Amino acid sequence: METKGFEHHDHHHCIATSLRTVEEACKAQGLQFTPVRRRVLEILLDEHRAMGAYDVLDVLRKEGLGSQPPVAYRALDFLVANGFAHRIERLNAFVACTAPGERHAPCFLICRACSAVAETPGRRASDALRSAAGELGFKVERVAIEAEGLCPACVEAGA
Amino acid sequence: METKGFEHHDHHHCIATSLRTVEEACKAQGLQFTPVRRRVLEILLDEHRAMGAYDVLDVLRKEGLGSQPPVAYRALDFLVANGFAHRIERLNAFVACTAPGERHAPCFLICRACSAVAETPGRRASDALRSAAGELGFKVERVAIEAEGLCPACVEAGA
DNA sequence: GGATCGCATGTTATGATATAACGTTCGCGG
DNA sequence: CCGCGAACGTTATATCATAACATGCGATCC
Ligand SMILES: [Zn+2]
Ligand SMILES: [Zn+2]
Ligand SMILES: [Zn+2]
Ligand SMILES: [Zn+2]
Repeated sequence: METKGFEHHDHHHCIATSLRTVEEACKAQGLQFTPVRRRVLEILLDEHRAMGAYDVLDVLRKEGLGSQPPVAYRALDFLVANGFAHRIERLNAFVACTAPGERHAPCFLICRACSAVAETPGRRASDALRSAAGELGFKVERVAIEAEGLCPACVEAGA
Repeated sequence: METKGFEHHDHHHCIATSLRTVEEACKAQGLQFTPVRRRVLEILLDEHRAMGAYDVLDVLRKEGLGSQPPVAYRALDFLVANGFAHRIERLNAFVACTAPGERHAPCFLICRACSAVAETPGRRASDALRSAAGELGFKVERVAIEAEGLCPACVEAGA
């Protein structure tokens, strides 16, 4: 897995690849990749930014794909539950996963200036946490690791 | 710093010590440890659990110390800003810090069965994260590390 | 002492996020 | 055809958070 979000990249390609990967994963696991679910993933993929459920809903509304909160939340829940998107607790928002399919402990770098979000491998941090928790007898099931700060571009721009 | 929350301990003593430490820290830094702020910290200290702002507010209301959300949020913001309490993003809730005064990168273990929350040193995980972020040119300012799972007691009880 | 200021607090109103609950649709296997 | 389960549509409501403005009160300056 590679970190994405801050550096430039062929974004059309990156979107297409993710969509295809998710499509295949759904087929393989017998999951229904319905139009709403697919469209919500596309909306998230469009930007490497976290979007609130209501931001997503606004887009769906314009396109006649749904107009009430549960529509957006259900699609987002599906994507998150299956590892195709992640929820950023700090922002009450969602991002498309940059490595759908791969088992990974994601870790997010959130720029407070431009709101960019990068997903980066959190293996080391997550392992450190698991071992600390294990010593206490705590059984870790899920880990959320989120850093807030300045992305490279904003560090440079800022000062 | 020591992990607190799961093991038994002399809780009256632990509350008294925290309060005294915070009192002194406020005096030293010229911060106003007002009655509402003090009471909110006491409410949080009473249980090693995360409480929502409205839970805290309910208590304040009963005691005539305030009845509107901003009262609770302002006191909580004060405590969090000065490191006397922490916000748990995952739960939209707050806990008293178990090591007020010490500079630390807290990391939380949240039991999904009994809602206990333990604060444990997150140095290793946080260092791992900072170094990974540094390689990408991201400047980390704050880190939230939160694990959800089963505490020792619930592991044993559960299965 | 009175003017002024900063800061905590009181209060009203509203915004933002999330879910419960129930009905409808539709494909699929019995 | 019937019954079932999964997705979706819709209404209503719960939960979390803040904007904005008014009030009180001690510290400081003159
Ligand atoms: Zn991309
Ligand atoms: Zn940025
Ligand atoms: Zn204690
Ligand atoms: Zn427990």
